[in-house]
Amino acid sequence: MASDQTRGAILNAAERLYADRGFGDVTLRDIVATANVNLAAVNYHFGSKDELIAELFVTRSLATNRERLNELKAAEQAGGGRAGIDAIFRALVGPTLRGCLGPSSESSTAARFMIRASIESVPPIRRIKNREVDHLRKFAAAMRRSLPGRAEADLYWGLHFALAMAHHTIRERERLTKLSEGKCDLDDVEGIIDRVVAVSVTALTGEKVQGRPSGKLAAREAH
Amino acid sequence: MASDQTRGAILNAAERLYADRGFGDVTLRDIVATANVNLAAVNYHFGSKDELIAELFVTRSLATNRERLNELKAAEQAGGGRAGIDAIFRALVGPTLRGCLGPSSESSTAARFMIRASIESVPPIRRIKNREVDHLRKFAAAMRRSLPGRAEADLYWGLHFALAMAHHTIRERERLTKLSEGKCDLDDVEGIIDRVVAVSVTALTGEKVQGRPSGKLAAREAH
DNA sequence: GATAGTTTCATACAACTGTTTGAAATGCAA
DNA sequence: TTGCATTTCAAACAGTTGTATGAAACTATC
Repeated sequence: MASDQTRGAILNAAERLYADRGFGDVTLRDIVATANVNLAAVNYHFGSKDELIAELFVTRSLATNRERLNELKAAEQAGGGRAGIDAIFRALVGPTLRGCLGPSSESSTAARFMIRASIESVPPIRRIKNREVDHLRKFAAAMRRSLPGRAEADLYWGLHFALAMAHHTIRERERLTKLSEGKCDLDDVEGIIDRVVAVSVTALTGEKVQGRPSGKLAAREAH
Repeated sequence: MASDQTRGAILNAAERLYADRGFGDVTLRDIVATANVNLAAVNYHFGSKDELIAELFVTRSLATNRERLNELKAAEQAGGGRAGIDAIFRALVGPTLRGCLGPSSESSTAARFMIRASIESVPPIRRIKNREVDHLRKFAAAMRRSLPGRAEADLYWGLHFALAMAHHTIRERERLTKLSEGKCDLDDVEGIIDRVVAVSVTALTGEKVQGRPSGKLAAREAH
């Protein structure tokens, strides 16, 4: 079908433009000009501008969620049904940080698009994010299994803070680089993941965590 | 001067409308209708819509920054020029959280406006935020004085994570309430501040912190 | 009370927005 | 080839937006 070609061209052009210039100043006319298709094609194939944005975001969002759940399941199977709290946090923040930070974030439009979606906040995306709670509940459940003694509220705060550090790092990447005058290496994604996981675990258990065996933090902590 | 009256009416109406409905769908015509002034008054008194938004944000932002620095100075004086790291974090996140969370956040339009400014991200506000780095440097300097042995990068990451937790809590307040089914009490501002400070300190020093003497966390930790 | 400066007002402007329309082109099955 | 459905296209639509204009109303000074 030739229709899929047009659909795809629109999706590609839209993702690239939104990634580059943000949602605020990209019009349908910009998109169709980049995609070399007719103006009416957007409404024909997607119904409306908002539905186009929603489809872009849902696609990328589902992919990340899948990765997260895969990592979580792998960790739980390795631990015989109960994953370590550090592995749970790692599954939660790893995929997002790997996707939006690091060298790929310059090249991949998908990554840059997700960063935009994280910084700006347009109605169609906000609506989708509000339904994302179910996904987080699975992580809350895993945390409950991992730390059965903990108060529920503590677990939710731990989950919340882990996401806070991950998302804020993505959002404020530039500012942190400027503030620290380059002393914080935003390209060392795995190091950042180690940091976020370590802080999250320490916040919850009060114990210092070793991080992954190969992690830079682990090496540093061990002197 | 009657001009100040008009100016003030515009500022009030704009702040309220932006707080209630967000920046996305509030037009100048909405503002002047609420303020009972003429459409041209906005451009006459402020130059443009963006400058109106900027003035609103700068006013509130400066107020918060003043509070933060006051708390920081008080803490440093009390410690003879060197504040405890917990007091530094408290000065950093306390004013923001107190301003945007808690009972006042329902009533005060100023608080609701700042929450909006934190969630949505319009160009005039983004421009101002980018210049806010100088203010954070003062906190970085205080941290250096408080923990002279620490690596610079660790301090910046600590600062960054503290802000992350504070801002994310403000931004995702609703979602956390829904996710935790009310188990996380978002109205207990001082308890939240204790939590953020405790996690921030632990992340940096690896030691559990007691929080304020009167803090709920402190009481809980002590059994 | 005339004058100069400030502030208000109704109105128009010019541009841009997402969406719709109905006809033309295309693809595909019989 | 005929017929039907899908897809493209140019054009227009209807509405909104922030801003500019020039006259009118006001205020305070001399």
